[in-house]
Amino acid sequence: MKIRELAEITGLSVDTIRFYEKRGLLDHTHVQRQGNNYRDYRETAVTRLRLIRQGKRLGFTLAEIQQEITAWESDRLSIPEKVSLLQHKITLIDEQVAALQQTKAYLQEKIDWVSAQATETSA
Amino acid sequence: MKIRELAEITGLSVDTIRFYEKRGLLDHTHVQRQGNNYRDYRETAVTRLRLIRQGKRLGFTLAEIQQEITAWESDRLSIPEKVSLLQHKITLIDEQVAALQQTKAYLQEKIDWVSAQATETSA
DNA sequence: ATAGACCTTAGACCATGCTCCAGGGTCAAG
DNA sequence: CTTGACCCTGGAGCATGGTCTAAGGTCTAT
Repeated sequence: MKIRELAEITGLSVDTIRFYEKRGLLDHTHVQRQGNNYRDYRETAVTRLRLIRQGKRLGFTLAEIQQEITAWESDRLSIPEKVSLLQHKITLIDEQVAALQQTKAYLQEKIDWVSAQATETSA
Repeated sequence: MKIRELAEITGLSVDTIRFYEKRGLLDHTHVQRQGNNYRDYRETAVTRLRLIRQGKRLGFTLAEIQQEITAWESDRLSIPEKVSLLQHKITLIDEQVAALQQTKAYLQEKIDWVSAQATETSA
């Protein structure tokens, strides 16, 4: 598929996709060149871009994401190492969820407090 | 308290605190000036900085955080409006938690998959 | 064969959020 | 009365992550 289609599928801009490629986040396994020099994306590009988005959601920078992917694909990792790496990511998620829940509790308290004010005022 | 102490309490850098003040995220209700022109922070500054950090965690920009705070303190909001505003933030949190859980599920699946490979290899 | 939509590149430009620096003042200890 | 640790200001500089532009090539339909 061409770049515009990929952009539409992923919700990223055409510029962003090219930018990611410049940064080495997409390579020949995701893009080939057609005879006219147009980029031709495989399905793997969609997967990769989704992965990048998930990484960003976890708060990683593009550099960090790239590093993680490189490590992952390097074949220098044993299966237990890979599992441990993934488990660490899960831990990160759990921490973030916990932090969000804390903020949620804080907001809930604030709602209660504001609502209580309403009752006072009307009394 | 002086700026260094506030920095230590909040975990922010001295520069960052001054930067937030420049941006209008701290005002006279949080900082006063001593005779020597040193900033003198009240406890409210700690609260405010924590609020800013929570806002950032939810993905708001400093500009957005400032806008929210301004609106909140403007007295232009009725109590039901305030409650609704807070509830909206809770919704945002729930969405983010859901997204994180999805990523977690994805990682869990990947762990299972990688582990299965281990069994195959040894078989 | 011309319009309009798409593609290419290199590189400039931008917003955000700090971070650092120069040049200078304050303060407490010895 | 100097030293060292802290404080001030204004503004420059920086990393990140895009976003946009110029100048040009390609493709499709009419």
